[in-house]
Amino acid sequence: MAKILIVDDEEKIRTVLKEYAEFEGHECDEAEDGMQAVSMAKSGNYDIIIMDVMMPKLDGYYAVKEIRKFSSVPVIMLSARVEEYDRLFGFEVGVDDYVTKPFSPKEVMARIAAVLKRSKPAKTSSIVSDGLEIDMAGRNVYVDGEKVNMTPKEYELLFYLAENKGIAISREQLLSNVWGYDFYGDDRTVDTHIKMLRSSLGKYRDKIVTLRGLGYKIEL
Amino acid sequence: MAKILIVDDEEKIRTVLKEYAEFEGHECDEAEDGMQAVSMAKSGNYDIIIMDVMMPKLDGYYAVKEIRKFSSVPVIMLSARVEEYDRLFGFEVGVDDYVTKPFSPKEVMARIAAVLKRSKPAKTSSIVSDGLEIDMAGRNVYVDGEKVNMTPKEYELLFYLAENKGIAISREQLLSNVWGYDFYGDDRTVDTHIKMLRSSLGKYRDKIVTLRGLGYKIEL
DNA sequence: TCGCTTTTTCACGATTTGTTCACGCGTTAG
DNA sequence: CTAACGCGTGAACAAATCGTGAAAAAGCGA
Repeated sequence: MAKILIVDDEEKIRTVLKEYAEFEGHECDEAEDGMQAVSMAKSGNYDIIIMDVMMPKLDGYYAVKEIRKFSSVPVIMLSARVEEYDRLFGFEVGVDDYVTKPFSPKEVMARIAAVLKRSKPAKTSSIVSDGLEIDMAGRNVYVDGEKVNMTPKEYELLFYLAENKGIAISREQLLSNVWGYDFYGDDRTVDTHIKMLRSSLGKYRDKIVTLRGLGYKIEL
Repeated sequence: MAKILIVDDEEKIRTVLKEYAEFEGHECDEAEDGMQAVSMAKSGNYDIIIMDVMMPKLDGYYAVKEIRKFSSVPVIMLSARVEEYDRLFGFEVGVDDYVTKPFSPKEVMARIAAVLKRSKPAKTSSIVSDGLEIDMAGRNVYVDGEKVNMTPKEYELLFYLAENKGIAISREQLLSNVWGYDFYGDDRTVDTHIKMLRSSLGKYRDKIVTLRGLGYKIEL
């Protein structure tokens, strides 16, 4: 399923996580400090890294900073204290998620699944059409070179349409793929978000085409 | 309509669900525990599986995990307790929907309908003949390179004929496949839409051939 | 908790689309 | 030859869809 690097100085924790992850069908490597983690991240092509914050030699925080210099691999942090939260996110290290100790292995597995699910569509990098630039990897959208700020749903909606550019997408498909298979909501919800998305796209609002009786598509 | 596998250790529940589902036009098989379900899912080509969580031998949760190893068939879970919710969804087992007991059979049927509708695959192909181009994925039709705008019914009608190009289609078939099995309307309705479609196709209007006493076909 | 942002719901109206139906014309069967 | 039938058509009427704004609900950080 995915190749995972588990970084923690406590062997017990590494082992538990590894067992669970392998049961889920993932392939796992282990590292016991930040230095090891950085060098392994360089060579091994990991889909995700799970890292403890407090470790000897190089702590998780600086390890991620190092790793970020050459890779954008998703990282999930393990932290003993809630206070770490601020440090991690306040410094914008680029962590995808974090779990506080003590944690249940199940919880960590759920985070892994979630992160993998999220990072899957991010593989298609960037699309440019006229003055409209959609940078999925960096989660940026530019209209005539100027960055546009959008809400999360707007990004997701736009990215999904962009991944399927030129293809007719029904509201059902949108709800199921952008909102999630367990979303049971109003069809108008899609319309409303399309409205906002169009408004964000300004002069390129017509790139999003309404297919009456069906749904929408984006023409790029 | 669809082939359904119903899995529950209580015969009473199986019977009720089966009756309702068959009334809806579905074909049903039954299994009374997780082991049976897994092996039946392997051989039988089910469109959807409805499964209880609590069962002897192999519970619904692990049964789905097993089934997921070889199939992505949609699964709807039945559960006695709301607390199961977290377990199912938090762990990302790959369940499509979830109903808590006690449930009304109608509710389950509604979920089935919703899941089936979602998993319906999108049309993909594209057909070109002379100067007539039919792009089903993008919902486009071009006459000599120029895009033609049509109404939803026109697209659907044309696409259905195109998928069956060269084959005679009766009005009954058209009504039941383009309009829906539950449409009880006038035969002239088809004629009217054929008229509009021909008008949209301009010089290629004769690609749609009337088969007197039978119906229509498209020649591409 | 409060206040702000984002998401979702919902009802309304403008507009597009779908359906019915009667009539005319050509074809076919008797 | 002619009556019945099948089809095309236009126009009236009925229904559905979409965009929108406003308000409720949910989420989220301080």
